[in-house]
Amino acid sequence: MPEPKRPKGPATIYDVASRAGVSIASVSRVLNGQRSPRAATRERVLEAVSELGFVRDGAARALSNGLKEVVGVVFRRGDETPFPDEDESFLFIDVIYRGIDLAARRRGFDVLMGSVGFNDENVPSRVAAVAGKADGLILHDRMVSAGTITRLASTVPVVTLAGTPVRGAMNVRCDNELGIRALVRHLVKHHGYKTLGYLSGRIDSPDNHARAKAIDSEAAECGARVELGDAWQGDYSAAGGANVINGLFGAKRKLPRAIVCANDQTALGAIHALSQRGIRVPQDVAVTGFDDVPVARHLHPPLTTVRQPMQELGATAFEVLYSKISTGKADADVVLPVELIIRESCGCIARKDGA
Amino acid sequence: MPEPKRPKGPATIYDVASRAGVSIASVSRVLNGQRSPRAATRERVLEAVSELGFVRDGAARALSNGLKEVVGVVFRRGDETPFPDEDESFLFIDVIYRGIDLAARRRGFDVLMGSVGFNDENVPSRVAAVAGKADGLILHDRMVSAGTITRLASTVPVVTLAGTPVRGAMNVRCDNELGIRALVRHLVKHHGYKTLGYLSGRIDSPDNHARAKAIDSEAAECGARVELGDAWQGDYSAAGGANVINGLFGAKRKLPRAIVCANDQTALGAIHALSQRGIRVPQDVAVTGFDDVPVARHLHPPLTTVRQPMQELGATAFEVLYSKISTGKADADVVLPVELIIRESCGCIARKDGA
DNA sequence: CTGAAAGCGCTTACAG
DNA sequence: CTGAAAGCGCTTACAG
Repeated sequence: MPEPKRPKGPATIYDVASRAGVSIASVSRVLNGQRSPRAATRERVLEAVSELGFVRDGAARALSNGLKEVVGVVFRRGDETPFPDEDESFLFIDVIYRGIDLAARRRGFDVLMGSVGFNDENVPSRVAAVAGKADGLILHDRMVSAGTITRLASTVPVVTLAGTPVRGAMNVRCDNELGIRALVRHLVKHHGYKTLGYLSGRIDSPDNHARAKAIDSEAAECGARVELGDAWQGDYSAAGGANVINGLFGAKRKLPRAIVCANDQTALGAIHALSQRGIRVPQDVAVTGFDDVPVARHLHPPLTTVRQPMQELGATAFEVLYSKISTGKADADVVLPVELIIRESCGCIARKDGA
Repeated sequence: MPEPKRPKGPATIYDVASRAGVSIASVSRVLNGQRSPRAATRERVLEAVSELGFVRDGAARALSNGLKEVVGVVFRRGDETPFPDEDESFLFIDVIYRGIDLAARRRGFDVLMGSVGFNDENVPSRVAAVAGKADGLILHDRMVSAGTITRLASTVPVVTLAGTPVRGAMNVRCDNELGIRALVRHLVKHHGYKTLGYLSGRIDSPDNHARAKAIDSEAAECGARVELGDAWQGDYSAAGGANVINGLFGAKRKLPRAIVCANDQTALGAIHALSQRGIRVPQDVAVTGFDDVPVARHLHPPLTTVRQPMQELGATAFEVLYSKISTGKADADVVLPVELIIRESCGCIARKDGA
């Protein structure tokens, strides 16, 4: 057995130290590039590290120096994708992840995903578990109560996304109000539509609330009527959008001239349901979305919507968090601009160039 | 100042213990549901936990019990999206993430994303950093050398994805060979195409190698000729696919009747470049993809491709890893079935139902 | 059922 | 420049 005595688990810093004939302190310094150790020491340590395939344990490092270099992110996300085309819905989330990931990478942080299902119970404890493994937390919308967020925020810095600022936590969001106002102006002023419907998102969503409020207010200013309320209650999903349309038909309600949907997924479902009833979009009823997910331009008709800078949203959330973690200071509420994307579902005729 | 003496950082288990008037051991037991503590003890601890907003530190737990409940995942992913429609390319990765995430959630694990850019240097050290923060590692394709993988695998269990098994590590992949063979048979036997081209992926990719080999072999058996080689070298990106087509035109090479692309992105670029030259797809040249990304069915023409069960790939990777982590045993090479998806880019006429 | 104490693998003042 | 030692916040035998 030529094998030198084999330690049970993976190599530790002690193994490296003894192999290199130095103290663990020196190994640590070499690995951290601290206090320029002597070249000979350095070499021996590096050699031992490589021979042993040594990898520093992150938990031990984190416990010792109080920094995990991990940012936790918790989103809701469904387990399945029941509606045609909806397999792309989560793209929304994934683009945000991508933004967080890219920003985190620049700072040497990794991203810990702790998603929860829509029907998961015990969300607060899931969130707490993620918080315990991270230096900071990014939380989507209203995943847990404001009280829970405030309490969590006393343990780790917390950034909420696309929500409304909560005491103790920071917030990053898109400018729902300006986006909806521009959209409504386009529908009413440009197209002359006098009646609008707001097919809403989840009732507990601050984004949804902000959008509903903005449409109401802007429509009033433009002189259009807007319908909303229970019969118009969706849930951000395509199925939810289709349900509302079908319910409206069931109740024999007259449809407004244009339907402003809380997000693109909802619009997708609404358009689908309308088509099945023989209603033409946009000739009979115009439909608009919010988000500008990639599939939006591929719909029939191509969707007029409001583009949110999702990747930037994620990146900004990380930067705010990082600033808080490293300096203790950060903005409490950051608002990102949105952009009105006019395609054809509003009634416009797009030029067909290329794609 | 009615404020009871405020500890500096977040509350620790000691704070909870002293507030509840018990030992830290009891607090730990209550929190872990061990050895059924007395109801009174339990209550006092829980009350203190809630009053203090206590969250257990994950690093300390991990260090103490040797389990982080974190699975690390490292992918390559670009920083930008230069080609039209390519913003969806990363969907491929994100669906895998989703599969990993869902499977991990079931086991109480979280997912640590440690993506690296295509031009990042020091990938091995990034990977090692992630490995140090996780109980196991999922690595995409050939991110680091086989030697590095083997070395890493002596520290934490490693699963490679969509690759080729490496000594010491486990592997999960899709059945490239069967997929390509079915596709080639369809093109040659059903459509009667006699000449094929293989527009390849990254040259260092085992998936790419497997696909090239399969097309070569199946074409020979079916009696078709296949072109490949330097002039056909792509890189899995749409831009790469377009470049090859443009290069072929530049060299005044006669195009084969059908072009089998290494993946959907490549096909997207190829179709785009062909259209710009006035070549009709599929009337003049048929084009096929591999992956079946969501946008594939929205292309003009809708893309005939091979669907890989990406989400299942991710979920399986996690399960294999979990099995290794918890039982010490796991399959070394798992192969998942694929499915030929026939649309129109191969020359078939699809029925237009619904979408 | 409960507490005192060891130990997980690092980092970092503190001496030398 | 380097080493001995304390300490990060938990979990878990080990006694009682």
